[in-house]
Amino acid sequence: MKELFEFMLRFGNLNQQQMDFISSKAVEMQLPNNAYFSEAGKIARQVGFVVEGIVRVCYYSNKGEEITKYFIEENNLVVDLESFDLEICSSAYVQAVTDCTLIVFSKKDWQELLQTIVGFETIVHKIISRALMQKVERRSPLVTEDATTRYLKFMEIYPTVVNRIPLSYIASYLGVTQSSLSRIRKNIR
Amino acid sequence: MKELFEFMLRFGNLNQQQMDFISSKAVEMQLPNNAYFSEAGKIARQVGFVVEGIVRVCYYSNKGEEITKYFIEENNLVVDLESFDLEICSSAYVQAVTDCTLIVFSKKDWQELLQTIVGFETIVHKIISRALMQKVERRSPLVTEDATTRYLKFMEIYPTVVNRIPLSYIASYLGVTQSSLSRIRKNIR
DNA sequence: AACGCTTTTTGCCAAATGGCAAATGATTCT
DNA sequence: AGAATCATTTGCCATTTGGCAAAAAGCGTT
Repeated sequence: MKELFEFMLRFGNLNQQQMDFISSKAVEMQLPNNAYFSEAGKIARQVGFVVEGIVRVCYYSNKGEEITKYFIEENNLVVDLESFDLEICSSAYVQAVTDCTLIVFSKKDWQELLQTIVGFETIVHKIISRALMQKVERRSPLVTEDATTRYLKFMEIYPTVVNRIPLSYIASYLGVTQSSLSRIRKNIR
Repeated sequence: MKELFEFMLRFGNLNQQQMDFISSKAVEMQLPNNAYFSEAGKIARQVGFVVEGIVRVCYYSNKGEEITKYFIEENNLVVDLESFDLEICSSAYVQAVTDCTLIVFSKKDWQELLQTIVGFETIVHKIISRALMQKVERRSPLVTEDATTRYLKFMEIYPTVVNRIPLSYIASYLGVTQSSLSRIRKNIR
């Protein structure tokens, strides 16, 4: 829990009573490697916080290729926003790519927190906006570059991720085949 | 102004008095083709709403290539969020790519609106989250695909933009050279 | 150590895209 | 209309990347 509050307090203030209330709704959860946190075709009903491990959001193209939209590292919220907010079916999978420890809140509890704790909505919005901006900032530089540059930038953008997950996931994030990425890695060192 | 309120009311409620207050702070502004709304190296101090025209956000790579991060069409807010919120220098240019009509608010007025109008903060956050999600959704499918598919997807994603702006801007968004995009266009029809 | 399974690397060739420069087309200004 | 400027198209060739299949390496289990 400590990590969660350290994280939240960077975006606004919470007193002890408020934190206790949040704690009372929080559930710690182990998500083993490859397990899904939420799935395409279902409606997201949980908000999570990654305490330990890495999660990715991915989907499948019409050619059956697996495409990784982005990774979520330690100390970030994980929630399929569109599905969660609008209660529509998701088109993406949220999957653990290492063994993970999460703190999760049910939708009902989360909404209660939002309504009860003054300023919590603002904190959450700041967190979400920042995360979304970060996703845009991480994606945009990749489209224009060739595969090698994309990989180099990936290493800068996700330094804590590169060496903890299989090459195939990185390839599916960068839009490069595994083979090409393997060759690129070889050429770099 | 009508368009602005139609837009805002899709995200929450505002009574007449509140709308009048918003109107009192709004300034209509013409932004001719190619003019900048905000610039790299400066701090964004305005929030805009695109009434008519198309705006893009772009920056320059270390090789001097111009890279378009995204386009903003009619009936959307335009604001360099990171710079505006955190008061740090922006790294991007926000530029008109057609003649534009905007409604703008100064930072001071905007903050006054946020503090005074109950529920306005929530509306604004919803608008911004939606816009950011849209940017992510529009970008992700592009990385993985070949250039032709990217262009086809671009036409789906930005149907109202394709035929109103120069090919070079689209190329710089898709990460393709002008020449290649020109050939792609030829092959499609 | 040996086996099965998954991930990564490699080779070969084809296809896609970039770089550069010139040609063509469009637009604006005089 | 003609000149100047800018945007788009095209040709030619080099480079990058993909597709496919096989080999090698890594890992956990017995």
